[in-house]
Amino acid sequence: MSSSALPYRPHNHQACVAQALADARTICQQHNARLTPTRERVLELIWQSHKPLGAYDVLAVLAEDGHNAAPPTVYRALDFLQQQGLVHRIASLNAFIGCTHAGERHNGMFLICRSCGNVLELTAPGVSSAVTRAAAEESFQPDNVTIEVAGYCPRCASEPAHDG
Amino acid sequence: MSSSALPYRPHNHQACVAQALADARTICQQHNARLTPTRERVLELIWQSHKPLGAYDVLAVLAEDGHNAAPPTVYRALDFLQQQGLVHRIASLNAFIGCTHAGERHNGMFLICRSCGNVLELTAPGVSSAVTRAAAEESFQPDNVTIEVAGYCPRCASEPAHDG
DNA sequence: GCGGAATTTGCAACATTATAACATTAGCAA
DNA sequence: TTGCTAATGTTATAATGTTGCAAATTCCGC
Ligand SMILES: [Zn+2]
Ligand SMILES: [Zn+2]
Ligand SMILES: [Zn+2]
Ligand SMILES: [Zn+2]
Repeated sequence: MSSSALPYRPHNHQACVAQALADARTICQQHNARLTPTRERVLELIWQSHKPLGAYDVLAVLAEDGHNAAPPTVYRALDFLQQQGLVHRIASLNAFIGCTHAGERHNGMFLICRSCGNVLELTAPGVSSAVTRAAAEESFQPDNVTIEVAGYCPRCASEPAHDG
Repeated sequence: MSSSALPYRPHNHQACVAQALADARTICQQHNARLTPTRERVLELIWQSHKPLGAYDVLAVLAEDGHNAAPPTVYRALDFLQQQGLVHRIASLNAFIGCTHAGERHNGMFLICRSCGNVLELTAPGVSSAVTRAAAEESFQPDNVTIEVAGYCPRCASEPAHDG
């Protein structure tokens, strides 16, 4: 790959956010689901960067907004966004990140940089099929696959601690 | 695969435990690491079944033992056991399970049954290499790979809710 | 065995993440 | 309007994990 993926280089991140929100509106409309102001705001916050955000981080920003929110507000919004396929939960971090393949059927694989904290979501058909095959050998019926790879992104592998 | 893996059928589980403890003793000796009574007891508890056990579950049993333990006791023992490669943490469940490949260099892949809760650890070279390849395409240097597959085990796929 | 260093454990407090239960409000349609 | 459903507010609590320091144990050279 000659040009590195978005999280690994400077880019117009406002465009990422705008695109994500636009996609979300479309998708929710298609699903007859209501993208309420709280839900939309939470999605926007999750998209603040390519680093996953904890539920309580979201909560803190909502508080700054003047929104008098409690944990259930955030968790409910996040549950909704997950159901709509708009965000993913990163189990190894207890944190959430915007889905970069919203609307597409995909199995996310996440590359998590230990140094800068950025996360890249990949669609990896080769991995998915290998997992499916391995499960099938045990007669196991996969339902949901979690693949999270911790390591070092190209930027940090050469020189540590960027903000991306 | 004609005969199903251990967690999916009745077996002499005491033999699993005994083997795991024997392996642990050998491995710790090789590493010059001290398998103290607390650590050994925690390992034994983790091996009580092929279902992952939460740290506080372990704590509760220690309390029944009469061992006046606090959370750090358990977490320290678990950290130690993880470092020795004797247990794995299942991120999607916040729980721990005995490693069935202790001593071997391996990348665990976990098949987690949503119905009976049993977990099968596989070594899946095809999956590992596919993950490595996908990461390499993004110039990402993997360090630690988490692969957890939730779904239904062969027993539960046919008829639900065994105890295994 | 003895004494000092290093490892391990005990213990108390605390931090973080997530959920339960129930009241209230907003959206929508008959 | 009225009545239903989905969404949110509110309070409390559960579940999971960590920090910091003191005491005890173990190891190792003497
Ligand atoms: Zn995605
Ligand atoms: Zn990085
Ligand atoms: Zn293992
Ligand atoms: Zn099962």
